[in-house]
Amino acid sequence: MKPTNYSNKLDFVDDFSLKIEELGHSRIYGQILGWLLICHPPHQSFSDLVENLSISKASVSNSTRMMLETGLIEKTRVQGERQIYFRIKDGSLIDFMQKQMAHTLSLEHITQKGLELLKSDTETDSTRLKRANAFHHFLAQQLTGLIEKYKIERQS
Amino acid sequence: MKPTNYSNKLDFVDDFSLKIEELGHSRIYGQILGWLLICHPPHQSFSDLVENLSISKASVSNSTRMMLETGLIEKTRVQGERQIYFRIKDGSLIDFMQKQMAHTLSLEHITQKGLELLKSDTETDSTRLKRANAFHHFLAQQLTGLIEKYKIERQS
DNA sequence: TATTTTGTTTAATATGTACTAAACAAACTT
DNA sequence: AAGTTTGTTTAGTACATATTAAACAAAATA
Repeated sequence: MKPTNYSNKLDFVDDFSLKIEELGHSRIYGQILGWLLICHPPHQSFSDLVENLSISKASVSNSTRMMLETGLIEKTRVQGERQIYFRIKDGSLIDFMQKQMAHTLSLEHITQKGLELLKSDTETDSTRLKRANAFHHFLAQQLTGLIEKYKIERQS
Repeated sequence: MKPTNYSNKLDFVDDFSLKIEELGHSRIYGQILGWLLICHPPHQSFSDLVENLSISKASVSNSTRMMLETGLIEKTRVQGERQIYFRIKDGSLIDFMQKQMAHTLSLEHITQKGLELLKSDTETDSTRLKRANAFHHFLAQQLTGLIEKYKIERQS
C-alpha cells in the first residue's frame, strides 16, 4: 500500500524517483526529473538543484547532461543573468514514445532477420519467432497511431 | 549499420541479447531468451542451455528463475524423462504489455497525488504535472485497447 | 545403501555504475 | 589583472550486479 498523500514536494519527488529508478535510471536522475515537474519556478539553476535535493554538483552535472541528450529537459537563460536554468522540455513525452517505437522497430527487425535465417531450416518450428515478430510489428504500427492521437488530444 | 543477415542461430542470439541488454536486462538473460525463440526443439534442458550458449549452470539457474517469475518462459517435462525443460511461454507478450500498463498506472497515480498537493499551493504552475498526468492517463487507457486488439489479431 | 544425475546455493571475483569531494576551466566582475 | 561565480572533469569510494567454479542437496537408479 502506498502512502495516501504527499505532505510536501519532496515526498512527491521521492516517490517519483523510486518509480523512475525501477524503470532503469538512477535515483538522482528521478529526483531531478520529479523536482523539475513540481518546483517553483519551473526553471531551476544548478545550485537550486544542488540545494533543494541535497546532492552534489557532479551528480547534477551528470544527470542533467543525460536528460539533455534524451531531450527530457532543456536549458534556458534568464534576462541579464548568466546562470543556466533547466526546465522540463515541452513535448518530451512525445519524444519518449518515439524512443519506445525505435526499440520496437529494432526488435521487429531482429526477429525478421531471424525468420529469414529459418527459411533455410526446415527442421525448426518458427511459430515462436513469427509471433514475436508479429507482436513487435503490431506494436510499432499501433504506436504510430497513438503518437498522432496524443498530439491531437494534447492540444485540447 | 547492422549486419545484413544472420549466418547461424547464435548470430541472432547475440544481436537479440544486445538489444535486451539495452532494455535493462543482463546479457545472459537475453541470450537464453533469444535462444529459446529460435532453438530446435523449442524446449531445452538445463544442460542444452549450458552447452549451446557456453554459460555456467549458475547463470542458467538465475536467469531462468527470473524469467519464470516474469512469466516469459515455463517449465515442461517430457514423457518418461526426469529432466526439466524450458520453453517460451505462449501469451507472455500479452503479460509484457500488461506489465507496461502497471507502470503507466503507477505514474498516473503518482502524478495525480502530486497534483493534489499543488491544489493548496497557488504559487506553483501545475501545467507540467497536468501534462504528465494526462499523458500517463492517456497511455494507460490506450494500452487497454491495444491489449484487446492484439489478443484478437493474434488469433487470426 | 551407494552412485549418478540434475539443479540450487554459496563464495569469490570482476565489472560497472552512482555518488561525492576536490581540482580544474571558463567566463564574468571589479 | 585579481577575484568571483558557475559549471565540468577527475579521482576515489561505495555499492550493486553479473558471472563463474565449486560445494551442496535432492531425487532417481542401480
